[in-house]
Amino acid sequence: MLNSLSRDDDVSSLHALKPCLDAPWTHQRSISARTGIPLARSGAPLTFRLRQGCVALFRELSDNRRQILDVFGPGWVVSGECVDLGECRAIAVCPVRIEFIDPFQNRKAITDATRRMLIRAQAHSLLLGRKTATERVASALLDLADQFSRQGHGGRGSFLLYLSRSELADWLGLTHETISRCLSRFKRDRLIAFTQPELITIRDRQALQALATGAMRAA
Amino acid sequence: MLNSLSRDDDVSSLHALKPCLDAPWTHQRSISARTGIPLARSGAPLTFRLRQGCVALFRELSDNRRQILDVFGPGWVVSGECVDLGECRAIAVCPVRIEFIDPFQNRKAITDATRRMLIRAQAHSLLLGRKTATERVASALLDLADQFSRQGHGGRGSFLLYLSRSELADWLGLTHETISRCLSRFKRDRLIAFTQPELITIRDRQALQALATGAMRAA
DNA sequence: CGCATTTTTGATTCTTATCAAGACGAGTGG
DNA sequence: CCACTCGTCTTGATAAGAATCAAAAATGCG
Repeated sequence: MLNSLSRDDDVSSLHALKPCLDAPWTHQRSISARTGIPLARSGAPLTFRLRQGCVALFRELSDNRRQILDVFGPGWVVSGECVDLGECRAIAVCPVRIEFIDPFQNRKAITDATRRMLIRAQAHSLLLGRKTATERVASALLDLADQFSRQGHGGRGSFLLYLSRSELADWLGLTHETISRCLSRFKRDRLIAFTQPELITIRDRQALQALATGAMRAA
Repeated sequence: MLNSLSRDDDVSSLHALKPCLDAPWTHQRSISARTGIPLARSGAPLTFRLRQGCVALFRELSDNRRQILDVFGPGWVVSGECVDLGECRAIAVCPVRIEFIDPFQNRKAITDATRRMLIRAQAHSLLLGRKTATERVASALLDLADQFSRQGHGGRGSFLLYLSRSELADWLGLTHETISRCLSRFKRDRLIAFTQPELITIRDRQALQALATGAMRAA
């Protein structure tokens, strides 16, 4: 399970070029869309900071059922220390820039990220266990808008939905058809707008928020 | 941010009796079944170690939908630091003994518990998002058996299912009727046995494991 | 013992998955 | 430039799985 032959990671080659410097970690890597990102090397967990783009963590079942555990935008620290390395993988959802960091010099960043990931995972459990399809999609849109709209894609309230319908489905525990139907309904009801499928504009954040929290139910 | 006026917690009263000792944290509390356990006091997160019994963390939606996020047995460290204090609550599932601990003297225990909770939450997301009812119940039985069977309830392979059918349902994203039907089928198929509803015996761990991992599907 | 709650089981409904087919867009090669 | 292909997205028809509704049976408690 050791190194060598791993052409999918240029850390080692760069390290070889600059042997034993005290900052072998601070360099960036570009990774193309739909490519895996290593969470460990030789069994040791790796940690990276996401500089640009969008990364998804996921697990799979023996057949082709897949669950995306979380979706990260720029700034997140993602570590193999806080996943089940045997079961969990990371993938670039679009072209990304990441920077592997030294886990020993970044303890606090890692524990902070772990805590935030746990709180997000708990909110997501509520979504997966108890929300309807409509509520799930509304929640996801708000989450992604928060993470990705400040990067100025297409103007105020709009954001690039890096995830495909299928990836959204794997995140929300639904099918891509259900995702598509929900988005179409939101568009018809003027809660959102889109002409291209992956550039979404939030038109009624309040209504989406009400849906997302389950407030639109009889109770 | 300390003590006073909180009558729902006898830490303060004991603290008052033994003022300013250097170990105000190391005493145990008993909490009766179906009672809430505070995760914060005056806005500051609390941390406790579970000595005996079973504790559940949960979140709720505006109507009466509830999602149990995780279920803990003896030994777990549960901290308000790693939940959304505004949304998340803890409850004793049976009579429990807990010990509030000093977060500053137990950093490592808390970060370790946080990491373990995150990994469990990720596995649970896979369960909630992608597993069938049967697979979910099989997974839960194995999880609970691991946490609670070593305490010698009823002999080898048996364990006390502290959770009611409804609580199991709220953990697994199902209804109590579905839980009951799954358990009945498992009993009929000799995967488990029970005469009282809450004392379960695992009769075919292998088969349950195969179900739990989704291996029994066509693929 | 009687009462309240939980559990079990059955009948029916509903939401979402599955299956199917067309629309659309991006890229390719003639 | 256009025909062609491939993948994603959309929409519709149908099916399946779990929820809901309902009512016993079992259990626990005062």
